[in-house]
Amino acid sequence: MSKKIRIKDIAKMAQVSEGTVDRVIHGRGEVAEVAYKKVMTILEETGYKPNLIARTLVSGKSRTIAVLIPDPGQDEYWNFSYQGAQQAEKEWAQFGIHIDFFLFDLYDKKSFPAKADLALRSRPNGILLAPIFHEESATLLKACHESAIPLVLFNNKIESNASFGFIGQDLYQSGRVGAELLHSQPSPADYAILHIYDDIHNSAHLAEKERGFRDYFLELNDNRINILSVDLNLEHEITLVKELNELLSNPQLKGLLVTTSKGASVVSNILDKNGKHGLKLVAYDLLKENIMYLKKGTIDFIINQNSKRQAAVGISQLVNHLLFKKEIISTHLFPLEIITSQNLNSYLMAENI
Amino acid sequence: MSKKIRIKDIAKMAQVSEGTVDRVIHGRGEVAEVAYKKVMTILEETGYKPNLIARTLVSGKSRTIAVLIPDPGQDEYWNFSYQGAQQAEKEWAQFGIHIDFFLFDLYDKKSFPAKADLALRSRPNGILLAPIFHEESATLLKACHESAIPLVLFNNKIESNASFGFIGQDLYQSGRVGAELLHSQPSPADYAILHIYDDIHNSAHLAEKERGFRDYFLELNDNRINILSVDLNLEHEITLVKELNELLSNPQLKGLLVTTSKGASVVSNILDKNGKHGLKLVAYDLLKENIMYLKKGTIDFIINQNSKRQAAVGISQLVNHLLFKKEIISTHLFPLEIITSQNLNSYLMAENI
DNA sequence: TTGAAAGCGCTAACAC
DNA sequence: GTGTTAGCGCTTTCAA
Repeated sequence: MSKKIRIKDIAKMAQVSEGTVDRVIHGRGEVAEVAYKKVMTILEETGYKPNLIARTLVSGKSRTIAVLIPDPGQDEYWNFSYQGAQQAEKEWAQFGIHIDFFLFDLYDKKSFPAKADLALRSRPNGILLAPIFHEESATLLKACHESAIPLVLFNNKIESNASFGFIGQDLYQSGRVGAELLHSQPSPADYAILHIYDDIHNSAHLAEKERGFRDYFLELNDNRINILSVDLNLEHEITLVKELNELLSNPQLKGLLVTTSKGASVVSNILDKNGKHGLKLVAYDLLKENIMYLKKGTIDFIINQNSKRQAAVGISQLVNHLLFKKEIISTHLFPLEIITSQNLNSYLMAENI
Repeated sequence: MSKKIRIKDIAKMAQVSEGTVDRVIHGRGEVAEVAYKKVMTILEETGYKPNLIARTLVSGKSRTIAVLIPDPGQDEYWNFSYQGAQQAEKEWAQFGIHIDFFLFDLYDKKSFPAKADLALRSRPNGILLAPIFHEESATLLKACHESAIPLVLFNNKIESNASFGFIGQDLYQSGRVGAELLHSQPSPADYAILHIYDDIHNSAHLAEKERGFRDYFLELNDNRINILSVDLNLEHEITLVKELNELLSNPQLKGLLVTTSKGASVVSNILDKNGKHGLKLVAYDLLKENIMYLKKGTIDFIINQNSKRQAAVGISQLVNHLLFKKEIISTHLFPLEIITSQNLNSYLMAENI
């Protein structure tokens, strides 16, 4: 077995110095035509692969990644992302990776540009962004593109001609999964999709889920199945409860998909008091309350978006790019994890490894 | 911000040489009490973290991991493990990691010791083992223990006082998940657990699943629920089909868990011809046929053991141990993934990243 | 246009 | 016991 060939070996074979080989490899000119060709040929013949460890060591400055996400203190869901990024930082600290967090206000679009600006000014080697504010994020994307700062988005995608990596889930398909999980009862039946939000910026996000949800049932071609869609605002508690009670008192209602992670607990709370009567409930994400209601049986299934791992994978992608020159995968779709009371623990345990 | 402290810095602070610091860090003795304490204190005070890049570079010999699994050509399931290991090898190749495969005959216990011996003789730096032959594997465990070769088992666990890492799933809980997924219909109802094997060595494996399956229903405390358990041998096709037809003709049968990955297609085939009549079917693993029947709707849920990732994670653990001195996690339980026709694709895509 | 040489941070062999 | 030093493979500077 031939062992790994080094620059030194190439140099010897081409009868030039290591310096010349290096210049050829990096195409930074200053090399005579003949020498260039000779080295090039040998490089290809031998299939030379640089030792990335050595390469990284020599250019061993520490690299910084800026993470732009909502304040984790404001929201349990975003706290997962925060944890994921922190976990990744720990993992990569040994490789000289450092993370700077730029936390913006989830409920205040205007807080974003300032933070984005700060992040840019810190001249990071890479950026991980949760682009929940579309227009505001677009500006940042452009800036990254111009400064050639590698960028990874996660959780939601936004349209842009700038290049970046994306990590998230197929929301349309996610809606279909929700529909499928509910569709256990014989028709006639009503199925509802419920958007309970406390902000409005992710309406596109929710619309995608709804599209999947509707399509699934449409394709069944069963006109005794009826789809309801309800939008409610978490902050208007009185109308919220009233409308929910009305919805839930429909005896035909056999299944309910709550598209926002926070919304499910409100519904569960009511069902818990008034009884479920065979209604199936599907929620999103492993928030504490959702877990509680899943264990209790009020929630039947949870679709897990795993924002913790999304963030961690985002960091890993950036690091692998910065350190090891690996390409950033343009779209990395996460599996649509289905959580039940019986496999819940296996997920909770696996998350902490 | 203080930049990273190096061994050199520590040495200066402790007024000793770099060599001494290194000796302290690696606890390989030959250091005076006073010097040891002094260095130790500074190490802790400064929170020194070695530069793994440099460490990896210097000990840059290639390391070999021996992978002992059944011949991937014999079995689709084991082919996943093979792929997982290969994928991991690619990922770690840059770090000088090499994998040697030692493939044994899945249907011939006696093929194992010879392969195990070969593996040992190759003096690998670590071993990844699928210990499907219990007694035969025990011998290998002992040998590894004596030669201090790091060892990771995956897929099944075996009892031994040798130390090793284990990667797999909680089979008991897996049986419970299967039960839960079937338990959608009102009682009275029969639920069956079906073991269709073509070899006998993993009976303990299957018994665990059955225990979970039974416990789930027992805890419901519903005496109108009846549990059936059937063992069948894939090779006796005539009795197999006869017994299956008998089982499936039971009108009370509402759910069926097939515990072996290969078994489900036989059942699906029959159901496909004769009709399902509301029977729910849960299978294991993303074999081609299982995927087909899942898409068709014959199989309702698949519990995924993800042996591809199990193998990949096993390799990663060994590499992290060899290269970065990370401890091998003694038990790494994988999530019990639930696959349906709607989230199937998201899993298939995620696997190939 | 090229070669020689000095490191990056860490390890291990060797000399004192 | 302890210090010194020669690398690991690659990059980059500097002199030729």
